[in-house]
Amino acid sequence: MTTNDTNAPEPNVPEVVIQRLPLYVRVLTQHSRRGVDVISSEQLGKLLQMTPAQIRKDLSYFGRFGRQGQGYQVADLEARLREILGLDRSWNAAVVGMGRLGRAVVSYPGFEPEGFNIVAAFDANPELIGQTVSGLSVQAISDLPIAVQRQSIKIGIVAVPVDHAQHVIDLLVDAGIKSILNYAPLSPQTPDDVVVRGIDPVLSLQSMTYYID
Amino acid sequence: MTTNDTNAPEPNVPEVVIQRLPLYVRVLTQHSRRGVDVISSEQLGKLLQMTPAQIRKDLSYFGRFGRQGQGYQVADLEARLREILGLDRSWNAAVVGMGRLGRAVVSYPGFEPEGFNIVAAFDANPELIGQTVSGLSVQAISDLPIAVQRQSIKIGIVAVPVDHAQHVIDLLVDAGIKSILNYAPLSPQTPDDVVVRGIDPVLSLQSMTYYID
DNA sequence: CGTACTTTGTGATACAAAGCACATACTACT
DNA sequence: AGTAGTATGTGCTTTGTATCACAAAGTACG
Repeated sequence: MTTNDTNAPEPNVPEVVIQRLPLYVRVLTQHSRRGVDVISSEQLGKLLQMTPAQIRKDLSYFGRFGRQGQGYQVADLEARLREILGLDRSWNAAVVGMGRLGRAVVSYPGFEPEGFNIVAAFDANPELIGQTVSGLSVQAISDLPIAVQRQSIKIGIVAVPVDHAQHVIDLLVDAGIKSILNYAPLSPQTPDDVVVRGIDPVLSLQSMTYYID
Repeated sequence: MTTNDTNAPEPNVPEVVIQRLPLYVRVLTQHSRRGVDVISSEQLGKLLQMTPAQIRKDLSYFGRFGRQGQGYQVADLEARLREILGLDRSWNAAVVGMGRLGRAVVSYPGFEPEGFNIVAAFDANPELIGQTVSGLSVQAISDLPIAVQRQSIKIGIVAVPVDHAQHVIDLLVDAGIKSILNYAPLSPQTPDDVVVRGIDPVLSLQSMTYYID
């Protein structure tokens, strides 16, 4: 890397690296809260169980954030990484599916402090439409495209039963959503320009049992 | 691979491969339910958005499951993979933390059908101890080691606030647990023989925002 | 201000995973 | 029984990722 111009969107950063940045943000935030103001790649490595070299390599994709002989300014590095990830602003999200899971999602208190605001809730069940859940009025799925437009919703959260999930995902994609958090236990079919991240505790458990005994 | 003896625990299988097996199990189960009885690596590849070669390579770590010119017997392959992963039996798990999240976890209906039984619930709050949540009597954390022993609990699920999580994980490890599903937003410190999988929707969202716009 | 010490940033290297491509094996149909 | 067609299993190649190791850049302190 030569000159690090203003907000040049660094090209060709491996996806794995992007997925690790939030991990760095998380520890940095914790440590800045505890009053730590300098941290080395070695300390970070211990905290995250990875090699210091990997952390430095990852960061080097985006610029030079540390001071040689010293380490990284915790608050500064955190801010830079948040900026890179687009976490220096807030994002609107819509949840589809207001069953048990969807309700848990909209009432989960961990999203809002991180800048993720759930601003709309949808369900297919006519009986739910109009009801208020955690301050949100449940809407018909047919209202999705307008809501996405009007409230500039960029993230879709899928919390419907597995047999409706692909259809709901299609609707989200049709509505222009390019980032989907999927709680339904399937690997959905989506165009390449749509990013889907799945949350499935069962999958995690199923890969752990291989190692037991 | 030469001879595939009885239940030889195949050595040196990359972790990524193990993590993909549950994905295969999931589609196979879906398709066997729908009455499909043969499937090719190409079809599987399309469904999971990966190359057929990768699927065949992954499977080849464990043996030869297909028929050339034909494909894979869906039910058979599913059974073999479940066996490899240790999903041909059921597993007992304990949840620690009976707040909002812990309650959602114990009442989540997706675990039991897959053979994961939550058989004990713990909390630090004395007021909760003795209460019944989803048919489980909440116990003091000091009872953890005995419960792990008596009920042969192999999996610990952490659903406590982030500032108690490391301590709870230490207790689980001390009690002999080697597989932990962690809902708390931190990267815990654990010995190498303990497998931890984290569930953190915020991390997933934070890596998606990089790609938006 | 120079020397000893620390830790970054990064080319070079080593390692790991993914993909290609084809021999092999099986089916079906004539 | 032979031929056309299909899809596996795998050695080899390519691509991608992690680690090493060291020059460069900073600090501290006599």
